[in-house]
Amino acid sequence: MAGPLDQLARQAERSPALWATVVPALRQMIVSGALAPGAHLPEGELAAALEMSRGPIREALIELEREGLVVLRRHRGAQVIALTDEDIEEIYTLRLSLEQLAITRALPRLTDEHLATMDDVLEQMRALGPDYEPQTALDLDFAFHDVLYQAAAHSRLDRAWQQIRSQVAMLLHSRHVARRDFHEIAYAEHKAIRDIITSGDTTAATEAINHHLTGAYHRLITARH
Amino acid sequence: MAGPLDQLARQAERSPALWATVVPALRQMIVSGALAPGAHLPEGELAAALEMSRGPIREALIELEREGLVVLRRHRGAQVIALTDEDIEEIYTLRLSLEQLAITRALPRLTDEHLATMDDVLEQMRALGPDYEPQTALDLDFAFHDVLYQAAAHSRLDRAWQQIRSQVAMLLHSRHVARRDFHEIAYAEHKAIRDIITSGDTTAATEAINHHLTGAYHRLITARH
DNA sequence: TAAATGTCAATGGTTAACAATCAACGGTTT
DNA sequence: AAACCGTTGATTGTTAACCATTGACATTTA
Repeated sequence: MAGPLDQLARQAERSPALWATVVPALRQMIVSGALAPGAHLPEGELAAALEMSRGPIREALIELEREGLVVLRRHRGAQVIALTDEDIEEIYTLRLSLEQLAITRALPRLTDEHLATMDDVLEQMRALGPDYEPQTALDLDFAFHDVLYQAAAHSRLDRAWQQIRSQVAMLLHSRHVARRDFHEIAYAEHKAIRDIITSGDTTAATEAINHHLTGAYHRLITARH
Repeated sequence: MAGPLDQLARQAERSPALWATVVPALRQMIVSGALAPGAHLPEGELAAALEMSRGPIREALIELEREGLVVLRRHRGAQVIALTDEDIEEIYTLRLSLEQLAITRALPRLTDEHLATMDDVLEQMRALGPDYEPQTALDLDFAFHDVLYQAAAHSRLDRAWQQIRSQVAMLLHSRHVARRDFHEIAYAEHKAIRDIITSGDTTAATEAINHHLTGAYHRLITARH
């Protein structure tokens, strides 16, 4: 099925716009800490470094601002955000709200394919040892939660999630650099949610998400102090 | 307090960027139906009409896309969205989720100033006759609900709300063109919420919001068929 | 006649140059 | 010494021209 012609057909466009290639690159540098909180990102410097004009850089920065990873100040240049405890509280209270809507909508819509994906991710979580890469932790964590948003089939909810997802990535990355415990807790935490999904109990599911994200929030805050 | 010097100090910038002046103008034309759903908005045409280059037009369209009022297609030009029943269902389920978070957070944070604003808006709703302008209906409706988001003091929640707020405006505008009943129901609906706010009962408040937005959703759907 | 291929007008994407903004800093004045 | 003012470097915002994409339509081929 996935022959070379299929791949060509799936390619939405011949070559992506330059800004669309810049966004993931900058996002990853910010999330991973390669571009540190507070780092200054003048358009001209980025343009020179990435060997393109300022136009596509400018559009990429607008997108990163939308994702909450940079702040733009008129005539002052972009700056990587530094997330405070208050920011974390905002991110997690909004995340809880969105994820409760996601799981409520996902429960009657999850397909065998969705569940298979979740189980596969759970398997990878279980197999993780203590020397995991921080990036792996957030990749697996998102792979699990993203399924709920996909199954919810709600484009505006997904967009709202995408708007804080990069900030969550940034938080999880730095947390797992500071303290590696994903291998100890990730499987059990997410398996519990998976089991409740099987039960189809909406109330239990929203409570499980509440418990899970509240725990995650507290681990984030604790890791910073 | 609000002398001319205060106003100068509050002015964030000498003159706003061109894209920042274009956004409200286009938004209003879309919301009011002056630019109809499906209308085609090539950058070049807008630039000529507004007497500026394509750069600021482009940035304005990116912002309107973020607000869900236009879709951008590569090399095909922007197009005003046409909202389906499915879109309305998405908008209102997400709105309910956001507004429940807003009112939960607002309850312990509402100041006398917030409450005075709400009461003033309620007074204007009560005074409305059957020949109200559709724009007035959505202005008052938003003036009321926006207070909750302000009192919630949650920048990411506010941003998520701003992302669907323009679409709600579009829906409310066309609904009140089609059927003028705001003067009959707006005061009672919102007064009920206001009274529960006074009580400080969070459970009652989220239930009231649920009831209010579910009713609003059904009136929207009914007005279309 | 249907499928494949080529053309093209409409449109966005990118570029480099120029204009406008703004906060920091140094000099001047009180 | 503190306040005020002008300058300036760093940076974004805007412009017009040029390059690339794309889907509809016309033409060619089997």
